[in-house]
Amino acid sequence: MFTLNPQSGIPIYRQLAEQIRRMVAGGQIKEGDELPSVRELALEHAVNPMTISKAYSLLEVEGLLIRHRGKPMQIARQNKQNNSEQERLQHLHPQLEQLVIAARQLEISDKVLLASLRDMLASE
Amino acid sequence: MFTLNPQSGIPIYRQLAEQIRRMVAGGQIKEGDELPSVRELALEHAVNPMTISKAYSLLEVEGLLIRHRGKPMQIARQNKQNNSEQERLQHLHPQLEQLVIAARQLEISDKVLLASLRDMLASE
Amino acid sequence: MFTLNPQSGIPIYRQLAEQIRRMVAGGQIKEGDELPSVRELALEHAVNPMTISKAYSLLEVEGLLIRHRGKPMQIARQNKQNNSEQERLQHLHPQLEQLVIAARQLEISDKVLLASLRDMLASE
Amino acid sequence: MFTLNPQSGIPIYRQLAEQIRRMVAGGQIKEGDELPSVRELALEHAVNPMTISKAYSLLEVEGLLIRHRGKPMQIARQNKQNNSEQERLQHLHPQLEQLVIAARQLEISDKVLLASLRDMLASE
DNA sequence: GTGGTCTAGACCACA
DNA sequence: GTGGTCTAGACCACA
Repeated sequence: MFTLNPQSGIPIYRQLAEQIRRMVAGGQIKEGDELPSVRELALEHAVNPMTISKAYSLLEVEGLLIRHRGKPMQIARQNKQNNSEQERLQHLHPQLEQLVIAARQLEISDKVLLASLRDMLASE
Repeated sequence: MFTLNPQSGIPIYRQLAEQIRRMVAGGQIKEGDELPSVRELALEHAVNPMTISKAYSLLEVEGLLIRHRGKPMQIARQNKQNNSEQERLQHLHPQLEQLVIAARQLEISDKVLLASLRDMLASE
Repeated sequence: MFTLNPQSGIPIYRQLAEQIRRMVAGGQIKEGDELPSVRELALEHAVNPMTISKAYSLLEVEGLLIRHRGKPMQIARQNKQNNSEQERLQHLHPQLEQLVIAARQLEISDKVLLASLRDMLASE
Repeated sequence: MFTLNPQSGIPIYRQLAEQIRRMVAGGQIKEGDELPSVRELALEHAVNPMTISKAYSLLEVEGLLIRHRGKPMQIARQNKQNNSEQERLQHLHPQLEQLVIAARQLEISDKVLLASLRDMLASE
C-alpha cells in the first residue's frame, strides 16, 4: 500500500504522510476509511511503531485524519471533495520541477526524458 | 548554478552532492574544471560553509573531486568519460519511479502526467 | 520558567506547549525571543529530550514557533500582537469552569472560593 | 451529575474518580448512597463501560466505595464525616494553583481574574 | 485489539 | 553548540 525508503534522506514519517495525503487527494482513500494500525504498518515496513505514529499524528494535526480512542485512524471529512485532476496535479509540481532540473544537469534531451517516462508508465 | 531547497527534508549537502554528480555525468563540468569556493557557494545560498564543505568532502571520498592545497576543488579524471545518454538516464531512474508512484496515488492518468511534463519542459 | 507536573495526568508535552502559548499570549515572550534549548529544559525538569522536542514540534506546526536549523527555537511573528486582557481571559475560561464545577461538588460557597483565590493571589 | 471531557488530556476514569471524591467530600453523596450503574453512566456519557468500571475500582481500592455482589456501588463509611469547608478547600488547592500560574503567564491582573471568577459564579 | 506517552540512547544535519 | 530522527521497549487509556 505504501512505499517507504529509509535511504532516501527524506524522513520516513514524512514519506508516509505525503503518500497518505496523495491517496486522499486522489480519492483512493475516502472519508471514513480506516488506515492500517500503527503496529501493522510498522511490522510490514520493519520500522519502529513510533515512526508510523508520528506520521499519523502529523496528519491528525493537519486535520486529514481523525483519531477515535481505541480505534484505527480514520480519514476525516475533506473540505474539498473530488478534487479535479488539474488540482491534483499541483501535488506533483515540485517533483516535476526537480525532475526537469536533474535532466538538464544530466544533459538529457527533452525527447529522451519524455520517452523514458512513457516507457516507465507502460511497463507498470 | 545549483538549486538548494532547505525545506525538502533532504539534507542540503546531499542535494548539492547529487547535483554535482549529475552535472559531471552530463558533461557540463569536466575533468579539471574548478568548482566555486566553499565560501562563495555558502554565501550565495545563505548556508553554512561547513554544509558545502561536507558535500565536497563526500565527493572527494567518492573520487569525483580532487582537492589541491590552496586551490579550488577540481573535477577528477572520470573512469567513464562521455557517458552515453542512456547511461545518464540511470541517474534519473529513482526520481522517475517516485514520480510514477506519486501520480498513481493521485490517480493522475498517464496521458495527463505526460502532458504535464511536456508543458513544463516547453516552458523553461 | 515552566512548571511541569508528571503526576497530573496531562501529558508533559501538552503542559509545556500550553504554558508557552500562554506566555506568548501574555506578552512575556515575544516575536524573535529564543526558547531554552531542548536539552536544557530536559535536564532542568528531569524529562526526556524527546518530550520537550514534541512540545516544540507541536507549536512549530501551529506556527507559534519557528525553527532555524542549528539554532534555538524562536517565537514566530504573531498574527495578533498585543491581545487585550479580555482576549487573554479566554484562555482561562476552561480552567475557571472546571474550578467552579469542582467547588460546587465540594459544596464550597462562592464567598469561600473567592476568598481562597484572593488569599492565594496575595500570598504569591 | 458528572462532567466528562474526553479532549482534556486527563484520562476519563481519573476525571470521574476525582469528581466522586469531591462529591463525597462535599457531602452531596453520603455513606450508604448508591452510585449509578456502570452501564447507565457509560451510556449517558457515550463512554466504554470499562472506563467507568475502572474509576469505580480505583475508588474501591481507596476505600471510598464498597461493592456488594449484584448491587450498585455504595459509598463507604467515611473516616472523617462532615469535613469542614476549610478541609474541603484542600481539594481545590492544586486547581487554584494551576489557575494562578496560568493567569500570571497570561499577564492577567489579580483584579481581572477575581472579577472573572465572580462573574462566572454569578451566572451559573 | 487500537493509539499515546515516555525513556534511554545512538546518530545525523546544521551553526 | 542547536534541533531531528529513529530504535527498542515499557506501560497507559480506551474499545
